[in-house]
Amino acid sequence: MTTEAHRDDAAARLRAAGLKVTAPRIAVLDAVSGHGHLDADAVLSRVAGTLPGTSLQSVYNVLGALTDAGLLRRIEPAESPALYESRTGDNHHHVVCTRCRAVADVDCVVGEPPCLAPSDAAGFAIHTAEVTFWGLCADCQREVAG
Amino acid sequence: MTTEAHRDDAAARLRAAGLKVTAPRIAVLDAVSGHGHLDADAVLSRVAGTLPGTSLQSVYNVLGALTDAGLLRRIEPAESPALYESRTGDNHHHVVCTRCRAVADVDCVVGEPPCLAPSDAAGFAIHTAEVTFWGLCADCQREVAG
DNA sequence: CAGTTGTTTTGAGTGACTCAAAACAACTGG
DNA sequence: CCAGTTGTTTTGAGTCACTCAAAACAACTG
Repeated sequence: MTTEAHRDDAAARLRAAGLKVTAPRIAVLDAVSGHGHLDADAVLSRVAGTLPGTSLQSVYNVLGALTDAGLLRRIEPAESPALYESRTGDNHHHVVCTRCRAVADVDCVVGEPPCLAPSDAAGFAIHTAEVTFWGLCADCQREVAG
Repeated sequence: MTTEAHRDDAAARLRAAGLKVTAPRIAVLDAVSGHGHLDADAVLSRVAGTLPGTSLQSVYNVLGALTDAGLLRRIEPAESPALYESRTGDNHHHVVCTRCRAVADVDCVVGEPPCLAPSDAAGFAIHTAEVTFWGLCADCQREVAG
C-alpha cells in the first residue's frame, strides 16, 4: 500500500540518519515529503489526519530534529513563518509570490552550489548563496489582471 | 556643524518624500544613515542619545513609514529580527555571518537589478532577485582558527 | 493662529516560536 | 523478551519581535 510504503521509507530514512523512529517523526516526514513548502501549522494539520492528538510542540521538535539531521530543509522568506521542504542537498532556490505568499522551487541559477560568487565579500568566507525571487504567481497574475 | 547638517539633510529628505518632518523621524533617519544594518532595538539605542524618551513603538512606526517611503530598506535574514539600512534604490545584496550575525553589503552580483534570472520561474512574473550569502566574517574566522 | 490631519505615546494583544519539567516510548544488553 | 537507559513527546509557561487601537499631541494648511 502506498501509505505503508511511505511509512517504511520514512522509517528507513530516519534510521539512516541515526534518529529514533517514532510515530510523530514518520508522520511529519510523510506530511512534508512531496507537499511543497509547509509551515509548522500546516504540518500539524496534515499530521492530524494520520496521528491525531499530536501537539504543535512536537511538530516543532520533530521539524527541528529532521532539519538538523538533513532530512528536511528550512526556509524563512521575509514576512512568512518558517517553511519546510523535503528536497534537500541540492541548494535550489525559491520564488515567493508577493501577493499570496505561494512558494515554488527554482533550480540553481548557474551550475552547482554555491552557484554565485559575490563581487566583493567584505572579508567573509562564504559557503552558501541563497537566492529568493519575488514576483506574482500565475493565479495572482490572473486575479490582478482580471 | 556635522550634526546639524545631518539634521537638515534628513528634514529635506523627509519633505522630499512627502512626509511630515518630526523629531523622531529625523532622529531615526540619522541613526540608520551610515551605520550599517540596525534592528529596531539598536535604532532605539542610538535615538535615545539624541532624543531621549522616544518609545520603541515610535521607532517601529517611523521605520515602517520611512521604509514605505523608500528612504530606508528593510532586510530580514533568517534567524534575525528585521534590519534597516539607508542604502536604497540599488538592489544590492548581503553577506551574513553564520556565527555572529554581522551583515555586510555586497554589490550586485552580475550587471544590474534584477541581476539574476531564474532558469524556470514556475509561471511567476518575477520582479526582484534577492541574494543572501552566508559565511564567516573576518573576526569570526580569526576566533575560530585561533 | 485656529483647524485638520497625521504622529507619537501608552498599553494591550498576537504569532511564532523556545524553554523546562514530567510522563512516556525506542533501542540496548543481559 | 524484558528491564534500563536514553532520548521523545506532552503539557504548560515564557519570550521575542512585532502589530493593533485609542487618546494625547504636534505639523502643515488656509
